[in-house]
Amino acid sequence: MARVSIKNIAEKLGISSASVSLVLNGKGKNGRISEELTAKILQTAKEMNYRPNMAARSLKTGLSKTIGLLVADVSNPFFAKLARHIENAADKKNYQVMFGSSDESCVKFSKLANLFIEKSVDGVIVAPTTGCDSVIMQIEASGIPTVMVDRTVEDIPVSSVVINNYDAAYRVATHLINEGCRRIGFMAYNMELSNIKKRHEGYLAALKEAGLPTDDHLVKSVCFENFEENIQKELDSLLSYNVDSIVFATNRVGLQSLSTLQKSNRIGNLKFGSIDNPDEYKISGIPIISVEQPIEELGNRALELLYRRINDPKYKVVETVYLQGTLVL
Amino acid sequence: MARVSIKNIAEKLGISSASVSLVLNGKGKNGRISEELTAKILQTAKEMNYRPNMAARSLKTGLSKTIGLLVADVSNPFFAKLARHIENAADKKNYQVMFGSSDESCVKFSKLANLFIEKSVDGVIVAPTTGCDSVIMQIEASGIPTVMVDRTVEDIPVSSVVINNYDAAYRVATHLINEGCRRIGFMAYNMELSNIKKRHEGYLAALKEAGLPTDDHLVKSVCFENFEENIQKELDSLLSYNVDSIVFATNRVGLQSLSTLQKSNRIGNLKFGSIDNPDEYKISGIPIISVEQPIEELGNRALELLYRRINDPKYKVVETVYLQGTLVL
DNA sequence: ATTGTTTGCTTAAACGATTAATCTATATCT
DNA sequence: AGATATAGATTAATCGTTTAAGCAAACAAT
Repeated sequence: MARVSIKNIAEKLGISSASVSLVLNGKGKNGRISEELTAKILQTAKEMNYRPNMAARSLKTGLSKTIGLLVADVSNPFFAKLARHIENAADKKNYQVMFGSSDESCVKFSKLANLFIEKSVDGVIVAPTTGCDSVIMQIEASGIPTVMVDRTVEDIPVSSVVINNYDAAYRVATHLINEGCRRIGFMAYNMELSNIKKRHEGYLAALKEAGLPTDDHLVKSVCFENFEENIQKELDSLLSYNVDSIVFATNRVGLQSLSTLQKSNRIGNLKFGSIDNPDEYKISGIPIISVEQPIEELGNRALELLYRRINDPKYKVVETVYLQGTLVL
Repeated sequence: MARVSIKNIAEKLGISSASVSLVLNGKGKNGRISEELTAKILQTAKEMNYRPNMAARSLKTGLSKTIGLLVADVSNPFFAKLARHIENAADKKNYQVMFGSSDESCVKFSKLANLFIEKSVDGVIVAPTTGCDSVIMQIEASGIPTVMVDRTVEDIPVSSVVINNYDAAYRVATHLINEGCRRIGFMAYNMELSNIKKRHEGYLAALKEAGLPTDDHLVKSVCFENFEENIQKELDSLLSYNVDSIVFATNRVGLQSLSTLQKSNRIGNLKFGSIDNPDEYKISGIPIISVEQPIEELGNRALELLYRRINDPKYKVVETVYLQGTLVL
């Protein structure tokens, strides 16, 4: 059952392995291999069920045809979809994807990044975690192009693809205001993440523009650990401050909050807004004003930027691509 | 920025690369390297920021410390969670995971399988698609241990980890019957998949045991393409046959059906049952009798079986592990 | 003194593929 | 005929690690 190598083919045909390699790589023309031999090699390779050994090729060429995807949690519906779209886009360019979940931990992020480096991925797409700037720079420093997605880190020279988070939150909050809401809560987690920060700013801007007072008590940042309990606590607090509506900064916060509220039957007349619009919302029956993220485009554009850099090492343009979300419901 | 190799370390220290390799692999004791040299090598490696080149190691040892995960669609919440749990379990054993989505297409399945082989993954976990038996055998034939998860193919000698699908469907249907349902619809997709087949059988058994007639018109198999439209069509048909309840064979069928019914306001007094209990259900407000799958255990057990085979090539036991789902609500 | 055993390190081949450089035979040109 | 070009292949080095086998010095046993 041992795998067939180029050498095996060469031996069987009584020729040199160089010829086999050239033909199998379609370089027969430059390498000037006759048509007869080309045909013979091709056929024998098929007969013997030859499959290239990527490890060997990768060692020699430095290319693995693999990219790394480093997100907070692949099981989160947003990242799961993102992963899928990136998979599709990568597949079209003949790349496969390896993934890792950081759980928003910088230590884990760094560990996974290092593994990607060791495995010589040709590029990585990351959703940066707080404090991982230096890790991203390390990846770049070892010669691996990197693109950030969903979130960005402003002070490092690395491209990213994100939605216009400020605008998204602004629109959601404004919409709630137009529907008569006056005390709008904001629930996020980890205010240090660029996307969340922007969403917070957008929310504040909407209030300000409408002449509504901002109140720090209405802005909650839920700790990542003991998520369920903490959501409960922050919701209790928000309700005690008499909010008439809540904007959720992410799907995870939104889903957990809604589920908690529903269990204790406290949905009442509350109105909701959310950034990101997971399928769960559609089925919940609860009307939620949300901004749907163009996840497919996020993935496609990220891969595009990455591909460009991988295949043109001289290309060093750093850009931040902003995509527009769509207001739903 | 070029990566540091073992050779670089050896040169810097004026020693042979063999010593460096031995020490870096913790084989200094057997290889009999002195403590002083060991310390010096370790320190220099750290100083020079050495990172092993997996391609080279993989070429030499035949091990890539990577496993392949081949499911129908990573963005499906069930598979997304499964992927995450497998990632966690793999990480504990120092493996990384590469994934691929077959979209239930045997051709794609085969393509991805071949890529996994070329990349020399140490093992693969697959959710088999109809007709992929031979592909799985090919993977095994190229020396890569394989484990099936979620679904099984009975006539090939490959281990699998699945839930007791028959029992799950039986319990859900029986529960509906106990609640007074008499005309229970069954919606599935692709009746050829082992898990769906079993679920169908369990559903039929429950009806039979309760003395209810079975009616082929109440059993629908939704085509994978144009999913949304087909769901609509089959639902129309089911309702025209006056079902008082529906059992969904998978989360995908369930979610799409519920969303369609809700849009057209036809939930009414219908009762629902489902295999698999995605988060969406919890938030939907619609009561659904579902069987929650022990996804984490599915992942853990699958990885366990795989790990055993990877690390003990002589171990050839083929087993099918059945896990029990839990009835919810 | 001779032989045997450890200890500590090195040599060198191998894994499978790629590719620049080289070689040989034939064809083309003057 | 002699020089040159071209087509069609091969040689051999290389990528970074691993590891069986080898070697030399130090020590121990007879």
